[in-house]
Amino acid sequence: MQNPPPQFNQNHLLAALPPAELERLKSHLELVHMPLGDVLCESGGRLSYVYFPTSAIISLHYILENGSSSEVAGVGNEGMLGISLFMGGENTPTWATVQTAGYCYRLKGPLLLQEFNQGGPLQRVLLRYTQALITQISQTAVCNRHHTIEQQLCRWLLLTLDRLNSQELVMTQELIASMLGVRREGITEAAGKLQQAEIIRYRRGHITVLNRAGLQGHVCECYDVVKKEFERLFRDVRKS
Amino acid sequence: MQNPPPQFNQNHLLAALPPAELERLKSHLELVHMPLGDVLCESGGRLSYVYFPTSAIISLHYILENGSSSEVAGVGNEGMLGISLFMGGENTPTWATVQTAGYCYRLKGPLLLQEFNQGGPLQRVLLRYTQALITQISQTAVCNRHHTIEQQLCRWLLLTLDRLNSQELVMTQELIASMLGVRREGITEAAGKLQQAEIIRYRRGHITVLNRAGLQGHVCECYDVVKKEFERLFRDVRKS
DNA sequence: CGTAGTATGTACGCTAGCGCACAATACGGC
DNA sequence: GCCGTATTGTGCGCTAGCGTACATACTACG
Repeated sequence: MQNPPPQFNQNHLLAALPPAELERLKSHLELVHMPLGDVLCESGGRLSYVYFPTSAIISLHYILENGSSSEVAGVGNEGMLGISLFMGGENTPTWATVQTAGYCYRLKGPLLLQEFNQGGPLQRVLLRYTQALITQISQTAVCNRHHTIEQQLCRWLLLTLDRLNSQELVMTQELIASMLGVRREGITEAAGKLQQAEIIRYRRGHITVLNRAGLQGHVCECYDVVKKEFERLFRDVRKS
Repeated sequence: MQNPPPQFNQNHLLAALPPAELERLKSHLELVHMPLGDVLCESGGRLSYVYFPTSAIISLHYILENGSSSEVAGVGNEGMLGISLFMGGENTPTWATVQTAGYCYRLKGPLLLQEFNQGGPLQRVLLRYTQALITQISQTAVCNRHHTIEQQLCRWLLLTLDRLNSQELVMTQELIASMLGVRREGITEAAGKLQQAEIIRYRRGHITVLNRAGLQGHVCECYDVVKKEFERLFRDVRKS
């Protein structure tokens, strides 16, 4: 049922470390499976570990007083959960829940902090990632303001697709709606259009992308901005 | 016309540094006046300096392909402009323009980077600020999705007010609209309501806040979240 | 193989905010 | 003191998305 066991380098941040650095960390990196819906961190809660996803996807989101919610960013194999541990605040008002079940490597918080404070390549990688995350959150803010549900759905699907090896996401419309902070019916409608255009097919919690280029034709610019910024920052990190 | 000359400690980040550290930087900190509308950084552009506002306010915003725009965060005397210089990306897709004329201290980019890489108190302060900025951007994203123009206007006014000494903002409705990413008429309407409630008064580009508590009665929770997070992060930084 | 429960489809009235057009006002410069 | 321009006020019709309600259909599990 599960895919083959994950490798360290399936996480882009770990993969970006110099071999010697990674080698040093390996004995502390613990592989864990994260079930769908698991809450890793509530608003203001403290993380004991930082997580480097390989196949799992974690959603960073807010829950408002009136109960409505919105994702501000996702974290997959391109990133990590737990930046507040080295940024100094120890926690954030954000929730973190598992949006797609899968594996992560985790590292004890104090250990990460110690490594970060050495100021070596790990610090450089983590700070770059943090900047990329800021771009992602910013773009979410703008997208929320200016783009249609259909465009946002395409953005979200593409970003999620990029974090998976497969073309199929296990994901109900209800869940997508709560990520985007819109009504479930809004997703039904937008997804219906995409299905009619034979871009996706779905059945009860399984969405299959038939035509990735089609999604890119319906998406807003926000997807590209985020994508290119991640590429730029990690192209550079290898150089430096 | 201008207020008395700014002190270093009018910027909260500079004020949070240990005296010895600040003393060392002082000779490199250059006081500059920033006129309204000045563009400090375009999307992808590189900053030569980082800026620590004392009385100026800088807006971080995006401009979309279709010309519409949105602020993702503001930077006043509580913060700094130019985090990408030490985060490692050197630039961002964000624009930075002067939203309220006033003074900043600026520091040459390479010099800041050198200081940052010492790993001392300056690094700690800047990383904390970056985390607070992430919270601000995230909250903007959520607020854009879920709250009314009136609520957002109140949030924006309160945040701006906190960065000024005065109760009067020099600011057209057109400009506020482009910050929030809404129509100018939307601001006219929301501001009209606040004026009727005698919470604000305005005349051609000058908004005077008559009743701050009134604003707090109309604002959404987002203001408090951002405010408290800044307080928390800087309470801690003094301790550590 | 049947059924309970979850997931999706659809419909309808409602509201916030948009886009546009144009009127009315106030300020700054001469 | 007057005029031109920038700013604000107002009034449409329009659309996207909301809230609600309920119908349908899948699939997992007994």
